[in-house]
Amino acid sequence: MPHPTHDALLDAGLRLAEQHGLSTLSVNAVVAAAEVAKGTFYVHFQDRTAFLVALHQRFHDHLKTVILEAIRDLPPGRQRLQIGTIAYLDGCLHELGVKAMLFDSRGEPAIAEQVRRRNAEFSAIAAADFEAMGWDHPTQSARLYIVMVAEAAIMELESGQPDRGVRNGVFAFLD
Amino acid sequence: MPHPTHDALLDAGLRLAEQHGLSTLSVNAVVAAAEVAKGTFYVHFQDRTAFLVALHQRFHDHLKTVILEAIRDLPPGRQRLQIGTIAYLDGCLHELGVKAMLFDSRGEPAIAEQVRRRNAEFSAIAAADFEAMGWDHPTQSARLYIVMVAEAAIMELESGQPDRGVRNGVFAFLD
DNA sequence: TGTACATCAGTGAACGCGCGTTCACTGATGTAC
DNA sequence: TGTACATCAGTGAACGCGCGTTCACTGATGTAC
Repeated sequence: MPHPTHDALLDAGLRLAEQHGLSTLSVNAVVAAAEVAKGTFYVHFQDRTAFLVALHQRFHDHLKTVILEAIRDLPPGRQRLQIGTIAYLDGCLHELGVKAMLFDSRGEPAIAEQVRRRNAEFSAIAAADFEAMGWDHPTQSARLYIVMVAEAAIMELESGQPDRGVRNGVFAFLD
Repeated sequence: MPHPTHDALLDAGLRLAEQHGLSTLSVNAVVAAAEVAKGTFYVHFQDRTAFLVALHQRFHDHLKTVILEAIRDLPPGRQRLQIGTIAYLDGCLHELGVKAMLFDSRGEPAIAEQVRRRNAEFSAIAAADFEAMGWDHPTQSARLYIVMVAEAAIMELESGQPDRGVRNGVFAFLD
């Protein structure tokens, strides 16, 4: 069950991550931004690590939903991969804290494992597409492709809108 | 001019980064590992940030040398790109702290800018190759390719030796 | 050769600081009778 | 309707801790005379 203060803390965390990255995301900063007392943080989260994990979870769950929605009913293959990629990139343009979640997160031991699992999930989906496309090393290619698309998301962030050069740059690797 | 204690501190830093990542790379840990007094650290480095930058610089300079050596006299194109890639992956297998430098480093504000520049350097080289190969978006493709190869380096670290599946997985994107 | 001084890497105790975390307490809301 | 009690999100001062950094000092080495 969602709780307003719980969500307010996550919202504040995401806003701060968007602006300053994960490394400055202290409990102090979060409670200040959410305008609650420090103790309130621990009413809703066991510790800082649990908060970071929840933040990442929320981010990932949303993207995953968007992608699965987009590729629903499509058979594995190049088209599904491209549509999933577009959904992912569009989704990133509409989310806060993308850079923090995709990059800074790797250096945070607290959520490094979560990130590994997230990438594995997306890789597993993409692997089916590479397999259907007849590639020789679908597992490896999928994992490499996923990080490429994550980088593409970062590149698009710089202008804040879909970037034809970036997207065609990604798809060129599939030909 | 190299100084033994200066190098000992960097060596210790690299060893620690290899084992535990950048986030636990405190001045305390470094001086303990190098078996010098805490004050000695500040004889050789202005502050922790300067140390991290020096660590990254050393890592990058070595890899860059190896790559430039390997592709010397080759004209831009697919072959040069592949040979440079192999040199990079082989180089990573022989360096310490690869994972720390390629991944954790993004979350460390201190060296994030340095990482940006390193990737830009490698991207510029690779862009000439994509250009020569006649790709439509050489700049974007190069940047995407660079992060893909960095991920491939991490994948190879898991087994500690060249991985045919990984390397062919990378090259498959060039066909 | 011996003495005085300069240099400078190295030392480690001490410092202030911000962090994550705790906990006794408050106060609003709901429930029992 | 009024009173007593339970619940629980919220509070914020206080805590210990490890961090990065400082600085007066040491001691070995080199130089001058």
